[in-house]
Amino acid sequence: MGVLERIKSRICQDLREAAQEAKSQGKIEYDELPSFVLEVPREKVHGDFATNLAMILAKKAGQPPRKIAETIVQFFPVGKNWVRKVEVAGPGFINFFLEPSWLYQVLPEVEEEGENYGCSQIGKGKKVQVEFVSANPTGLLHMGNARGAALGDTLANILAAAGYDVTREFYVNDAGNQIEVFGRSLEARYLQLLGQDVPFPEDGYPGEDLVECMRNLINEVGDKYLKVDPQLRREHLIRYALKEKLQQMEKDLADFGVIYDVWFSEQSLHDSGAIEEVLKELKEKGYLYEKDGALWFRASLFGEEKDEVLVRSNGVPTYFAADIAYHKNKFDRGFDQVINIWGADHHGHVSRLKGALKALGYDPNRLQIIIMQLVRLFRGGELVRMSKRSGEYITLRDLVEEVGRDAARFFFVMRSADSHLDFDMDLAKKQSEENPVYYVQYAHARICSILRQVKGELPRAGEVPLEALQEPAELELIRKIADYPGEVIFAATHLEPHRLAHYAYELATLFHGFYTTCRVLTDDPDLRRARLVLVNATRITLRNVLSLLGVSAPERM
RNA sequence: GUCCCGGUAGCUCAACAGGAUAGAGCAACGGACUUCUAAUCCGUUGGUUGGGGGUUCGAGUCCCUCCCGGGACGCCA
Repeated sequence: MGVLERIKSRICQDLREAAQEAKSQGKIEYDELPSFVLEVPREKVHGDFATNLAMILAKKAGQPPRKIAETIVQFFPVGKNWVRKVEVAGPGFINFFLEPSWLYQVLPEVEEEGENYGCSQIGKGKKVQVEFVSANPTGLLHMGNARGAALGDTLANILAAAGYDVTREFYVNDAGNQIEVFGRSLEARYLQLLGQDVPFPEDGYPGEDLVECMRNLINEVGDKYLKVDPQLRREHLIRYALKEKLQQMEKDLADFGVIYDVWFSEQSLHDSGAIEEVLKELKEKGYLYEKDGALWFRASLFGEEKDEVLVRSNGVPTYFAADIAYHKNKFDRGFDQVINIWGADHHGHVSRLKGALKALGYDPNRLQIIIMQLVRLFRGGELVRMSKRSGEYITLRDLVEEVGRDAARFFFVMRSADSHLDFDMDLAKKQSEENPVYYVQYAHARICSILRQVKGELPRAGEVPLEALQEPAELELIRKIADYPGEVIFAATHLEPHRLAHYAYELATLFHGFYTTCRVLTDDPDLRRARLVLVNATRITLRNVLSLLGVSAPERM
């Protein structure tokens, strides 16, 4: 936890005590102190922190907000915790002004913590699982998957930095109807490649990647499966293709900077009896019934519009049934919190899955689902329609090759998950000069360039008179660096990775401004040393935030 | 038809669970390189936060209603 966070929590505590004291002296009345915010005001003239406490209390206390604020201020200890001045302003805000010198303790802290600067323990080691992408292995990874990958991986990084014990997981949909279709598609390609005139299934997966896959198989084993029983043949083809496609996905994701801890097979839930087990449990609790030969879950008991089929009349469990078993399995594995990143086309499943977990006796709040809006791809100013049906779309691999991993990841993470994302390929490619990711990286490269020139001369923060830093550009930069640990905590608790992309940009902006007005390698020895400490702290912070975003921090550009 | 997510500057997006004068980037226009990297900086232009009601000290944010865009409503996943 950073300096700023510590000061902030102490001021909060003093505020609570001041209010309590005012209450016990009969100056204001309330039962429970309501929750209030101590925030950094947008306007600098409003101080370093401001609280709405008095305005929140106004209703209960039956006094005008400003009057309450005045009262609380009387009991607030000025002179402690760097608080220099407290004032009442506007409709009843209490503004806090800090001794400017508080800033100087930030730099030694950054230097000391190094790559851990920004990390905290608010997660208290709680086990969290982030499940993301989980794309069907029947095709290639598309732009939506890429967005999910960038978001999920960054979120996992952020949670780990905030002190959670994070597991990244990919749920492999290797069971169900689609696998049947997959098998028939593969079979048709296989036979076609061997010269047979067989039709391609109407509902099959037409992608060229399946042809490629079967070509590889033929190179290995030839027409070995030509005369095999079709059922058995499809099983072989599926096994081969699944393995190849998963390896490809794993590699493509790794090239995008995403490494999973667990690849979890849906089929394993069928094989292990986990689905049967969960069905049995729901049945015992009386939440299942039979109708039209199928087995239904009483989702309507849990706020759903209608009930849901768990086992089809042909005896095969639905995807939903597997998903219930899967999430039970997650909790059984000891995760305190489970986070799923789903595309908007799955939002309808959220409440019914939570309902099923409730039926099983789990607290549904332990499952958080981030619904990510879909990505629209533009090329040449035209919307590119993407679908597996047409077999024509931009893959994650194409994306990394065309625009690069850094730019792609930064772009995806810049936007909040619930906003639609227009991705202009042409812009992303040719934009190398205006691209925000280069702007941030350039700040880092500039710092490294300075440090290269003073090789060995980089002083320790503790040995330098940091008070030499007095320029507004210097103080604002330090202030921004001080914000970093709080930003990580905020992004982690709100599950909002995009905030860190914005933070990175703002930090780079302040650095570039500083660079323009303040020369680091100046003749004044004290100032020079102090500025070296400052740019080094900036470098560390930039590198740390970029690392959370999965973006490289180049030393030269 | 029901439900979910959006609608903020010409464009792409922010706005820290209701806070003080709604902010950035791009685009447009005008400036700054014999000086640590100009992939940079400075300045100007740009808004009835989709419309209309309501809640309160205070609304882009919450409630109601309508309009527009996207998505979901299957014994598919």
